[in-house]
Amino acid sequence: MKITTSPTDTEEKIKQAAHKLFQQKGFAATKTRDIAEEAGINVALLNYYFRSKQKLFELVMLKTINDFFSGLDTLLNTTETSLEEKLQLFVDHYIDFLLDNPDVPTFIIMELRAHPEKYTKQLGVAHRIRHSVFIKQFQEAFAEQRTDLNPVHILMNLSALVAFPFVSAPLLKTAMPMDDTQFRQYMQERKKLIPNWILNMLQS
Amino acid sequence: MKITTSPTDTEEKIKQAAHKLFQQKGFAATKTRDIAEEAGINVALLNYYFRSKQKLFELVMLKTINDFFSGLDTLLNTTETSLEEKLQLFVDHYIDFLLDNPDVPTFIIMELRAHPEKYTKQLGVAHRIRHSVFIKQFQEAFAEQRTDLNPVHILMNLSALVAFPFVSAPLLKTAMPMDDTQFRQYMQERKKLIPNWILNMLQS
DNA sequence: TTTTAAATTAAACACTTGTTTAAATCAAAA
DNA sequence: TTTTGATTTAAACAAGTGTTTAATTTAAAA
Repeated sequence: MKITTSPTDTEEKIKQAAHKLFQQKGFAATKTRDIAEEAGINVALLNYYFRSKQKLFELVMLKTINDFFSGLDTLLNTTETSLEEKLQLFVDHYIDFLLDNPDVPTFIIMELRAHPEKYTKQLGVAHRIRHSVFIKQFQEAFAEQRTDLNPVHILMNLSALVAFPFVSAPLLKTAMPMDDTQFRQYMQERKKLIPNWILNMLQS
Repeated sequence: MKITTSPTDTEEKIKQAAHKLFQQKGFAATKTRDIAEEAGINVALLNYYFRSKQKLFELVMLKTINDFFSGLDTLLNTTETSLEEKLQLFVDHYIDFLLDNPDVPTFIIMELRAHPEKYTKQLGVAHRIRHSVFIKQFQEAFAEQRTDLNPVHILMNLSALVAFPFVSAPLLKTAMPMDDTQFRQYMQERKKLIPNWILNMLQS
């Protein structure tokens, strides 16, 4: 009799295979037999451990959203760092994360579009970020500059400048000939540039 | 005996239904029976007129890419307008287009990721844009400013600032409570802001 | 070693999905 | 009106797909 304590080896293998394939191809295009093959297991084990494709998918989705926002919460809520420092930390953190998980933005966008209301609870994290020290510091900076720019524009631009290269990577790599190393180099350049671009937006 | 001249009424209905559903949900998540129901026709007619789901999809994809790049070619290749004017025209054109076709960016991104090499030929348009008067004017502006910034950054930022709000709209609409009218208003504001943001990037 | 329950497997099941078929309907030409 | 071919339909088909079943294997406990 085997005691079920920590996740089995196979359970973990299935999770990882599902994670990889769901993020690459989305829910509809990923077949249970693909996951089984990727994990090197029998298809029945997927249902044995996770009951259904849907349940397994939701596990992957939740972990993805969690990974995506984890770290940010603390990073953006300390009074120890200035706005400029936070900006740099934010950009560094996200670009590093996305270089390791380049499919995440498109995955979240795809699946959130398919089921817009389903993950609102998990996105409560977004709410906490909106009311963070980071945002307060932004609003102070706005007040100093006497600009009446909607702060949502700045948040949008920050996300856009960081995430859009990853979203448009397949287009970028065919339109311009750019291999993986060049792309990483390109994103490293952006780490230095984006904070300045954003700060300039606050002043003009 | 009916002569097959211009596209039949039903043929057009199928095309439109396919266009709508493929753009909303992508190839894998769209079922032939969904298209038939949306078009109000029998499923068999889809194969009768278009041979296969795949063929119908490729028709939609080609039209989408074409619509996406049409107009741009001429807009960006005239020497009549200055860089600043082109920038404003580009932003206005794309934001208007995307307000009418908000699913297009995500659709292109999704399907290009699924088959990266398939539509390279159609994306030759991108090549023509890269060698346009617009880009030359950009490079001249760079030379004047003696900046050594990779021009790809500017093109990326321009696309990102225009397109990313549409890509992230489902997230935006759940994270912040924002209805359709507010979103349109928000994008109208960006029409004025984006050209300035981009011009500032050339100077700093 | 034997027992026992969990883990794994091959096969089947039920439903979906893209496509085809063969018959029925329709509308124009003879 | 009759004929003819295009259009449309209901039904079936074959393959794909998520899931279950029942039998087998495995490994720990007795």
